[in-house]
Order: sequence, then C-alpha cells, then structure tokens
Amino acid sequence: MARKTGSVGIETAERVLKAASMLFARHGYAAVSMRQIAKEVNLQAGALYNHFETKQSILRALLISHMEALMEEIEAQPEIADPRDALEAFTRFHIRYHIDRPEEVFIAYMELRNLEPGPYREVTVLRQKYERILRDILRRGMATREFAIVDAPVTTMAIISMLTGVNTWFRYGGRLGVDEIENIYVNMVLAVAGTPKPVLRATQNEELA
Amino acid sequence: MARKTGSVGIETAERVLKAASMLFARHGYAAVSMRQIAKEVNLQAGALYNHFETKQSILRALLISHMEALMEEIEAQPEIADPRDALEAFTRFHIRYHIDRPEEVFIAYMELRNLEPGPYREVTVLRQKYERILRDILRRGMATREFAIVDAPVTTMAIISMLTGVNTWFRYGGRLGVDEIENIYVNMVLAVAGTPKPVLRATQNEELA
DNA sequence: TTATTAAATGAACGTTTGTTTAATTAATAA
DNA sequence: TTATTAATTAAACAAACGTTCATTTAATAA
Repeated sequence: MARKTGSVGIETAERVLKAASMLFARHGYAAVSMRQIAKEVNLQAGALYNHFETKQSILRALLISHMEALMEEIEAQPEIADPRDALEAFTRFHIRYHIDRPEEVFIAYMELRNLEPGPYREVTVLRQKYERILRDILRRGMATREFAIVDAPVTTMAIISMLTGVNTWFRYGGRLGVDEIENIYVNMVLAVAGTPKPVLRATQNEELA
Repeated sequence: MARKTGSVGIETAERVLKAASMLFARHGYAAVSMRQIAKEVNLQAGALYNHFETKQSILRALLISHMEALMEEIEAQPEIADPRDALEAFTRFHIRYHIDRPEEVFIAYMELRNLEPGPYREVTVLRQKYERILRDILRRGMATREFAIVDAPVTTMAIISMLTGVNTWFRYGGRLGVDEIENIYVNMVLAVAGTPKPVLRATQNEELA
C-alpha cells in the first residue's frame, strides 16, 4: 500500500489535518502553502492529493469536523432540568472544550470567510445549532422566572463571546488554572442571566497585577 | 504633481488604505494582492509603491492608526468619578465605536499575527493601554465596594470580549437598533461587575424568533 | 517658457502558488 | 512468485505573487 507501515500508525490523512491545523492557526489559510503542509508530514506536495482533493477541502474538513465534534460532545452531556444548573454546566463545558483546542477554535473563527458557499453554510448551520442550546437554557430560565434576561438572542451571543474570549488570553501555567477560570466565568454568566450566586455576590477576592 | 487633480480630493494614500481595509477584512491580508488593491483605486500595482514601501506597511498603517484613533477618542471622553457611571459610559463608548468600524476591528483581531515583531508590539501596547482603562474602572468600583468582582483582569477581558462580540452579529436594519443594544449590554456589564440595575433586574422583555 | 519633480504606467524580475502527471516504490492478494 | 493496487516522488504547468525600473505624464516653480 504505502511507503512505510509502522505497525498501525496514524493515518496519513489525519497527520495532514493535524499539520494543516497548526499551520493555518499560526499563519492563516491563505498564507500556508501545500508544500509547507507536506514538509510538516515529510511528504512531497503532490502526495497530499492522494488524501485531499484540494487545499480548500483540507480547510473544509478541519472546520466541519471541529463543529461536528463539538456538537457530538455537547449532545453527550447529561440533560439538566434546572436552568441555573444547566447554565452552569454549559459554561463549564464551553470553557473546557475550547480551552484545549485553541487552534481549531481560532481557525473556525478566522477562516470561515475562506470557505466556499456550500461548506460555509454547513458550518454556520452547526454553529447556530450550538447557539440554540444555550438560548434554550436561557428561555427555560426566563419561563420559570429564575432568570432576568432582557433579550435571549442577544444574551446568547454575549455569553458565547465572553466564554470564547478566554482563548485569546489563557495560557497553561499562567496565574489561574482552568478550574479557577471556570468558577469565575460561572459567576459572571449567572450574573448576566440575572441570577447571581448569592454567596459570591458579596465576595471580593483581590489579585495582584 | 499627479495625474488628475480633482480640486482638493482625497489623498491617494488614504484611498489605498480604505480599499485595503475593505479587502483585508473581506478576504484576509495574505489572500489580497497588491494588484487587487491597485485595481480598487484605479491604479497599477507599481503605483502603490509611491505611497507605501511594502504591502506590510499598508497593514501596519491600518492597524496602528486604528488603535491610535481608538485611544485618542476614548481619552477625549469626559472623566467620570462614579465607578458605575464610568462603567456604563465605557460600555456605550466601546459598542458605539466598534459597531461603526467593523472592518478595522476585524483586521485588528485577525491580522495581528501577520505583523512584523516591531509593529506587533506597538499594537499590543496600545491594546493593553485600552484594556487598562476598563480594568481601572473595575478596580475603583471594587475599592468602594460598589462592585463585587472576583478577579479584575479576567473580568476586564470577559467584558471586552462580550462587547466586541457585538460586531460578529450586528447589522444595521436588524431587529435592534444601536441604542437598544447599548442598553442591553449596559445591563449585562453592570451585572458582571456585581452591581445590576435594580429596575431591570426584575424586568423580563420577551422578543420573538 | 523651461526646469524640476511627484506620480503613474506597463513591462519585467525571480519566486512561489495550487495542481497535474508519468514513473517509481512498496504493500497486499492470488 | 506474480499481478495488482495504493501511495509517493520528482518534474512540470500556467498563473499569480511582491517588487523594481525605465519611461511617460502632468503639475508646480523659476
């Protein structure tokens, strides 16, 4: 079949995606050449075309599999009846999931515009499906009067922006660990939903710098 | 001097920046060629080099002038002593300023990595200076015990992400006008700071969709 | 008018781009 | 072993890239 077979080994296609993800995140889709990707996986540029039709299809595979994996993962989460608990769980899930996939998240944001119309719509649909999960939690909390929210769609986008924003500054080994960050954001998200945690409302932990 | 002189007219360099801003925002820095920019201002590619040393210097000019204009504008705002009022003013300023400059904002986020180290640092310094304005407001509110904030730096980033996120979905002519959006975000930001507006805490305006 | 100068053209530069193709390699199936 | 097939290489393709340059154009200054 192939050149080298290290027992099982990771599929070449997967290694290509991994390399492309790293390079696209670092330099941007348009700035990365097929030869750069090939070099990263010790291949010639031409060999990439045994695994992907075009450069575009590599980007498409990255974006769509990222969104599909996100949806699969969140749908595997246990359903939670109480709106406050559901909102807290969503917050923790979003931060944890995104903080460990900075490259994919970055690409999903930045390179959408480089996708052809078809795949672009696919990704957009998946994204809206994800956003609806949060919006429905907010709506449920509004219905039970546990949440005090002025506008559910806007609040949905606000919360997601806030949470995804963690990726722009978080680095492992920094002042705060993931758990601490999760806790801080749970506080803020519940406050945005109009049901702040009573205990922490009064708290005032000061940090330096 | 030049080819055509329409009485005064906008400087060619400014028209180049305008065109580059539009194209970079739409397709990304790396994906836009000097010939595309030139065509947009009815010039040949070579003529651009009478106004800019390199393609890089166009990007640099865009990013730095965007950040400098932002700083100039916010420093021109009146100082507000009360932390809650200052936070509200900051929120309104940030939304208004960014909502009307979607291209520049987008580029400032996405193309930083395409800047050479020198200009990159320049932009980063300006951005941190801007973030410090918000952080200082939060700190002042914590000192007076008006705010209940767990971590000022994290809250600063969370608020800025939340506010800048408006640009990803806002379109003029949509369901909400700028004023309404400002009001909604003021509520959410004050809540994040731990001092929600009492009146609106109990409110529950439902929208459709 | 003439001299000077800034701006623009259009062609060319050497590279690099994504992609294709014929030939070669190595693994599997018969 | 032989035949088949998938994967890879290396070379080539035309097109596009950022940038340079000699030349031309048109405006200003003397």
